[in-house]
Amino acid sequence: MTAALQAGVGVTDRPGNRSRGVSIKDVARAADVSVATVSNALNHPELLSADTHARVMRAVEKLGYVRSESARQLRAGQSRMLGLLALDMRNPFFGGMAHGAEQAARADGLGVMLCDSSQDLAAEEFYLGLFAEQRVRGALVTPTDSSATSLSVLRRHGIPYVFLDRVASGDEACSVSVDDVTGGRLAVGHLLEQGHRDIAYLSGPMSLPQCRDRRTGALQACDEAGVDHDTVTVVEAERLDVEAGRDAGSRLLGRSPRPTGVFCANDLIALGVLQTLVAAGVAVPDDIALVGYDDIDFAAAAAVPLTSVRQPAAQMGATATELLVREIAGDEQHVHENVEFAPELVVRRSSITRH
Amino acid sequence: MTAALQAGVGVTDRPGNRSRGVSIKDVARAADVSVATVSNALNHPELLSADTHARVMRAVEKLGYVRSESARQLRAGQSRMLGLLALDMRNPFFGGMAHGAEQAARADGLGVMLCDSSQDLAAEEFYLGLFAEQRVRGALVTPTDSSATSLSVLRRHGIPYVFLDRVASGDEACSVSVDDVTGGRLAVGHLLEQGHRDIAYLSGPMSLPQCRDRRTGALQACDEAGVDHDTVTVVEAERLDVEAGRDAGSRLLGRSPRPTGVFCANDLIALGVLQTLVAAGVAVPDDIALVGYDDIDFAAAAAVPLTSVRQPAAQMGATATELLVREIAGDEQHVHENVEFAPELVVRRSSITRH
DNA sequence: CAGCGAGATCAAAACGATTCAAATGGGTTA
DNA sequence: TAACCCATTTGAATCGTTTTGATCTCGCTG
Repeated sequence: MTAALQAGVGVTDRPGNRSRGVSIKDVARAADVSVATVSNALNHPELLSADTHARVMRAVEKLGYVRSESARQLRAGQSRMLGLLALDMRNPFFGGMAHGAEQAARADGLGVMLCDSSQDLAAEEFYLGLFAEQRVRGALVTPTDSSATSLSVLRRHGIPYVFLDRVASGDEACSVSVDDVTGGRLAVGHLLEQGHRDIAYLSGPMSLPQCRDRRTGALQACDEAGVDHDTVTVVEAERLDVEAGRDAGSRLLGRSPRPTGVFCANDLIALGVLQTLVAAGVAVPDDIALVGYDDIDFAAAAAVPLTSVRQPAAQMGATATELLVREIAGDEQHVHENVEFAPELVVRRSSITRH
Repeated sequence: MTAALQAGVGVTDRPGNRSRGVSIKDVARAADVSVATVSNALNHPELLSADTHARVMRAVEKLGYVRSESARQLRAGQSRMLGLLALDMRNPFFGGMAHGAEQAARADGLGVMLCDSSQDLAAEEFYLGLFAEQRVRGALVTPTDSSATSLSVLRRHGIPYVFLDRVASGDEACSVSVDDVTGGRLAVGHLLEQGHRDIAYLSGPMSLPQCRDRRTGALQACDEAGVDHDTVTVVEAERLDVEAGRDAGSRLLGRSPRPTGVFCANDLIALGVLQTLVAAGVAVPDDIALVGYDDIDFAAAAAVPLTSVRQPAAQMGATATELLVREIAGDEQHVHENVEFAPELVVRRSSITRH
């Protein structure tokens, strides 16, 4: 097990060189009381006489004292931070989740440490190690790999965690997710309703359960409509971003017969595909109908407004945080809970066929 | 209260799990050495015999020991974290900056604490306070208010900071910015070149220097083209997001005479405006030409591909981090530096008038 | 006046790591 | 044999806070 943070930056070879800030001792001296009294003034004001309290606060103010979280943490054995590990912060969907989580955490006086694994296992392990070193109070995690062995670091340290945008297997943890199977079914069901029979699913990495579930839903929809599974083209993009979408789009154009109804694993992929199609002179929705996933703000503003499956990103982040906080503060018999939101199809022009 | 919190954690805990994690003492006991030796094994392996080192590492592995960053920090007097405070993480531009900063920091063995002030002063102060409590090694800040008095918390604690996407006034700090005046000039200059004479600037909050500078540049361009200042319509959106853009767009439509060339303070606003215009049946670029700012990924994928002023987001984040690291590790006579990137106009269909 | 409880304050002991000076032990040299 | 050296290892101090019991000072009751 390597330390998450290696020595890198000019480590102080000469301790005592750098000025340590104002400490509780300085405040105590200035207010002419003991350090215990200063601590009480800040944490249990009701124990002090109004006079002493005021005197201490004046000294705090005057010296600009800010308590050291590390010392407080060391004593308390835990921090006031949550860790949030997302797949890709540049995806507005995760940005929205992070935002919701941050708001909810702040309401409980907790900070959030935001990290971006970039769907990279090494980065994921780095950050989970960081969470452990920091002894974060809890973690919100969207794991990269389905096995999620990297979470053992958290378990060993008794750090509770909640899965974000991922269903917990068994009763390992709480989780907040969206029913991706239904989401996929809605998307492809809609394409089928529009009369399309040559369906493609443009997936992200199949190692992600989200991508697998959306495929499952897509195939289910085909079953229900009596369309043969095997006619469904599946293209797997390497990552879930716009660039990978552009790539996947050109691969799609090479296929024959060319699908007429395309369901993309998320909006970034869909927007990338859209760019490729537009550049290639393929008309959307007339030649190819397109459905995305997440309904990020930009879907509605796309070249052709994008039909998408909406997930309540901010609400998911907030709910996950609430579950986590409840687990942290909760009594012994905490039972893991899986909150599942329903996806919602938002139809826009990219999928509406005119006849 | 704290005791209750500690008790709540361990549903999945095996018996024998203590509420506090494995400490260096446990490792020392398991490896039959002193704590000092364990510490050395981890931080100065060259001091130990190969045999002892191996024995200690085996114990570390077996117990799943992860050192407590708070204890280490307390002793060291500073942490291995940088703080990054951005205006809005849901804006892909800031996402890109954060990503660049994170990469650069990780290369130096530093972690980054990402925070989102949501352009809210209270949130900004909360997070800066958090940075101080955490004794972060340094901070990357895009302040909400122009006065930036909230930064005094950092100054008092000798925490170095670098301005991100904001020029430092005087020699207060290093900064990484883009020449927004030039950016504004490029944008509006381009609109004027296309023959537009009724120009509008769709700004975000004027409290943001970015918004003010872009306006300055816009007016400069008018001067140079001999167009009167006063004919420029200025609409101020409350926030810099898509929704605010939609609002601003409908306000714009009410104006008469209606401007034909519109420069938006950022791409989110522009995309919002674009949605409103399209919905209202106003043709872009024929009725109204549109220019955005930031050149986020989605600009190219917009309903009408969006002309935009590109800023190198990731590079800005990385550069800022490098400046900060240099200041942290640097010698006494550190001189603050302002790295200014040049904006670049990327012309797409939204601004090209056909005649 | 002795006794007592309440209110206010404090001294000292943690917490978990790092570091420095000192101790240990084995080998070499004078 | 004594003196010294080098490589290892360690005890103890330290960082800034919170918390726990102890102390001290009142004012009140019996």
